[in-house]
Amino acid sequence: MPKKKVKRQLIIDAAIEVFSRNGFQNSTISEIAQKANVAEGTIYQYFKSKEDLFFAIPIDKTKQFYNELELHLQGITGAENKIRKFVWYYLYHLQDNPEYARALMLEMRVNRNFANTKTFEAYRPLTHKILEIIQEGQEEGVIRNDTNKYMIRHLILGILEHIVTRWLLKGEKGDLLDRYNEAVELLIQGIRIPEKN
Amino acid sequence: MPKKKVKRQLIIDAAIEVFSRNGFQNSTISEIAQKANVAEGTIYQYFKSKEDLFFAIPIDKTKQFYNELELHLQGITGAENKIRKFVWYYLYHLQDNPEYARALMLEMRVNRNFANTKTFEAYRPLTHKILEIIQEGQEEGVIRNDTNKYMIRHLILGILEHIVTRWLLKGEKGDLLDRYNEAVELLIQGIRIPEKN
Amino acid sequence: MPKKKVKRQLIIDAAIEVFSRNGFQNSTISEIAQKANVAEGTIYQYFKSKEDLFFAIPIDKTKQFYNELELHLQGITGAENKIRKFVWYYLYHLQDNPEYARALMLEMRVNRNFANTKTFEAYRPLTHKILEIIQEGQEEGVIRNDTNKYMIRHLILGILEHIVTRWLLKGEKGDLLDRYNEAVELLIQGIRIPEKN
Amino acid sequence: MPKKKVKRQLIIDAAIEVFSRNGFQNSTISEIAQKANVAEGTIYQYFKSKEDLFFAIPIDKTKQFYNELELHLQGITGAENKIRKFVWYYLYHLQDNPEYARALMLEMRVNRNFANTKTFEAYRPLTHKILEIIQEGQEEGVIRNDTNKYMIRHLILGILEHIVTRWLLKGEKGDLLDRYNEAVELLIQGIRIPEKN
DNA sequence: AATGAATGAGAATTCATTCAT
DNA sequence: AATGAATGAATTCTCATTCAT
Repeated sequence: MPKKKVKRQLIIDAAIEVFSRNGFQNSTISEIAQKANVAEGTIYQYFKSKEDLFFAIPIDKTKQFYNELELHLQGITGAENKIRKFVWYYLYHLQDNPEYARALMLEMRVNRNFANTKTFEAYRPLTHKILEIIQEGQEEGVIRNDTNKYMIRHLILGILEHIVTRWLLKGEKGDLLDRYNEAVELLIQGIRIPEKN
Repeated sequence: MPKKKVKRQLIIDAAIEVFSRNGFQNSTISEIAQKANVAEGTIYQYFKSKEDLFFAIPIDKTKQFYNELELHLQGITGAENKIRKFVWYYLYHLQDNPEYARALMLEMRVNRNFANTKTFEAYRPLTHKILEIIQEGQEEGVIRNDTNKYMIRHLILGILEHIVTRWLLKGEKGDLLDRYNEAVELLIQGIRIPEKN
Repeated sequence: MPKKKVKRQLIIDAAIEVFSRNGFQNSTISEIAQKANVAEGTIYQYFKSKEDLFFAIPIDKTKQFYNELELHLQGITGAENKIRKFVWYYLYHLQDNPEYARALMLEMRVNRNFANTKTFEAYRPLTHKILEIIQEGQEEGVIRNDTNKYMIRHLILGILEHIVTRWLLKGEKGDLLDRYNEAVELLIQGIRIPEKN
Repeated sequence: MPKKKVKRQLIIDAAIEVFSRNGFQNSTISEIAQKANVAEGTIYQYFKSKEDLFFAIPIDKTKQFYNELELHLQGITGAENKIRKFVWYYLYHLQDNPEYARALMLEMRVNRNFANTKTFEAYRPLTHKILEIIQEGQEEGVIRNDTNKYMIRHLILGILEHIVTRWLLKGEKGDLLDRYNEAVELLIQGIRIPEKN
């Protein structure tokens, strides 16, 4: 890895830690620089501003998230199964990366400029993937066709974000994956085409 | 209304407007004071600090929300119908108070200290009400009994918060209530006990 | 005692307590008002400003100090004995009124406007008294005549103020009067006309 | 001198001037910054707080005072002569640094936190030195042995502080050293072992 | 590229004082 | 005379950003 890449990464790693602990506003460039073992000025060689650095954080993480999700979805057939896997992996990954989770849930998601950032773009494939699966399910005839796929996505992301946010605000107590079974059954039943009798 | 009450309310109203436009951190006491037509110092006669003022906002609003919700629920029987009403009223109320909605969704809900505030307590009756309805439904035999009532609440609040948050971030375009039908059907199917065949 | 007098005194008493605990700058009118059980505005009926109140404090106390000293000096003959009494009473009185002592030593004495205040005037008879005694001693032929009486007063007040100030800054531990014997012997020997041999 | 050292000294010099003119509470960081030709923020690069800056003042000055005093004492024998020199140098130095004198006498000496500061420690060698001389005198048999050495120090510092304080409050009129002869004679006679007859 | 000293705008909060009641 | 709500000037300290080295 070239040196430049390394230092950039060093800064990002420090930034994740600091931002996720204190939130965007309460974090200082100075603390990030210390954690990264670089001078404050150096940070400005790699990022235009504090906000720029902030939004740079989740890009890599999100790409990685997406790539690993793709792997996990390999070989799974059926939209329902894919959704089950998605839900599981979503919880698993955020539990595994609580600092990233905090940055994503408590800061990014709620930031007025989020939609204009590269992070948002990095996020797109992920949300798009869900839509794909939903559509696939609708075509397969296993997911309700009378409901807009975006609404179905609201349902899925909504419960997941809600669960994770509560978990974070309560201090990350307990195992996120414990919620997996119940959550996924509710979801699946909600979006599945009811069996006729 | 006594004068003291009036001035306090003046400040809160200004605070809602300012905080919801700029977020907590980017709002200044000075701007709020101007909007409220009081001196900066006056704000500190009524509130201990900027944060104190911030968290004072939802207390009244939440009580009002709760009281009106209770009215709307009068005369409705059956847990499903009550949930329909709750969902409808939730969307209706926030659409009607978009500034408050922004403060609540983008600032309060995600604030690390929120859970320790009086606001959070004012919020309780509301979230408790949902639990009650869910439980009622479970006892009636119309809501799934194999699922923890808290998880069911995650599902309901999750989708609502997600819908509202997206709506806010996209500039409040369109009618929130347009989403009502689809959202509520998804929810209801998800949590209802499947009919036997 | 007329009511007006009473309320004025109430305020002064509260002021002594508060000023002596926190110093002038760190005391607030609000706290004094609370302690005195009057409204803040009321204080301004009796005193022009915070500083005015501050300087009003020691006037009465100082007059009382002086009057009692006069009593104690009654019937004592000889300048040396009077000085002994003065020293003793100085330490005794300040130890007995530590809050007044603190206001006097740590605030008033060092205040740039002190000399222009009525307090200073109230203080004059006291410092004048010492001069009188010194002069008496010089005329009696028991106190050095080759030294300016003001310098002798510097010596007397200097050691007393130094002892009291240290005592105050160290938290008023121990008995001030324990220092009496040694202090007075040093002083007396210093200012007495050496016996010829 | 390294640049960093220079700027720090610039700030301290400005602080001495401003603090000594207005007192601690009535001085502003802004004015000090202006006087020092630095930005306000720069002051906080060198000092943690206004109080920190305030207490930093006497450290250097005190060390300098102590070092020069040591030089002046070189070659002098006999406790009495040393005390004469000490008294002379004390008056000489403060007359030469009237702004520092004002900060020291009217602000520091009377500050409730003074005893907890590093400044106070810097002060120690000086006050210790006096004790040493006194003890030496007691051992030599020229200073009263029946009196606690701390009390003798009270006498010496007391008269000096009193003289200087009065001088300062009266606008530094006249020559401090004019008081030297009388003061030192009083002191010496006070603490000397009376000659037997 | 890297540094870190210097900057200075910016904001929350305090509190003596006023004045309408 | 008494009140206490309202005022708003005043001040410390923070911190993102710049730039000379």
